Amino acid sequence: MSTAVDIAGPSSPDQAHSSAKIPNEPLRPSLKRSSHPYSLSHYISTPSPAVDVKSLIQPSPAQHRAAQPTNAKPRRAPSWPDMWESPSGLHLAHAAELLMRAGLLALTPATTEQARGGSGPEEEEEDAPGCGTDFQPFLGAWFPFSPALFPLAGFQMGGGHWRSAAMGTEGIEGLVAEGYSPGSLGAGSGGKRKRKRCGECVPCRRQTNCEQCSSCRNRKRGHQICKYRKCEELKRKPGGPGFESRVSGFRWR
DNA sequence: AATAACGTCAAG
DNA sequence: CTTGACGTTATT
Repeated sequence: MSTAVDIAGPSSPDQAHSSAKIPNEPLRPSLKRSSHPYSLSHYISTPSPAVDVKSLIQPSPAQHRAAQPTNAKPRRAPSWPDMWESPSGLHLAHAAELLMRAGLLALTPATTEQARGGSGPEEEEEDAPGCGTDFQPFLGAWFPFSPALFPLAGFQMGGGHWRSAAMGTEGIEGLVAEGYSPGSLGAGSGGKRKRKRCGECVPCRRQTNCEQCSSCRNRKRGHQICKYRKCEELKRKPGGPGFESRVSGFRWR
């Protein structure tokens, strides 16, 4: 299943350092013959009917347990004292747990088949035509990762460095490996430092350039990463406005 | 040095 | 507001 392939977490050696340098794999042939009818905005605006969002917002007691204790917080960089707590009151670990649930749902064959309208049993979906290919599961039908759902879930990716327990204990180590030294965080002196991709959001986890978006097509002049790979965190203004305005001011570009 | 990509700004 | 171009920074 393609979703498993593309969002296989940092456990995959390939992706462990993918944020440092994401391999620019050659475009899959089927991508090139793309003729998909949907634009990027389609995937963004299309709500996800396959997942009961309410169940994500109101998780079972078991999930509460999983996310509860403060001492369950993974270690993190000392420079972010309050990022781990969502302003909405939803524990970030809890939120991460919800996301993992969503991911599991996405990986369920039955759910997938259903959401895709039973377009066929082929395992080909990874090579399904179109720019959306391996991303559609996230923004489209069967993965509730549409940006529109973040406000619904009270989820804030601000700080962006949410981590799931399923990602292992190397949370902060991962960040360090990704270059999150205090200096590169821009917290200290300059403040004009480049921010780095979080490496954990769905776009960051995407390994392939779509080669079809304007950023891909215009890479030489545009100097921009593929739109589908643009880190959720970097889409935000650094130290920008609060959650509400973040949500309403969401830019997908 | 080459390459990738973030930040910013101007044009549409 | 969105998009593209360019300067700049970071990494290899």
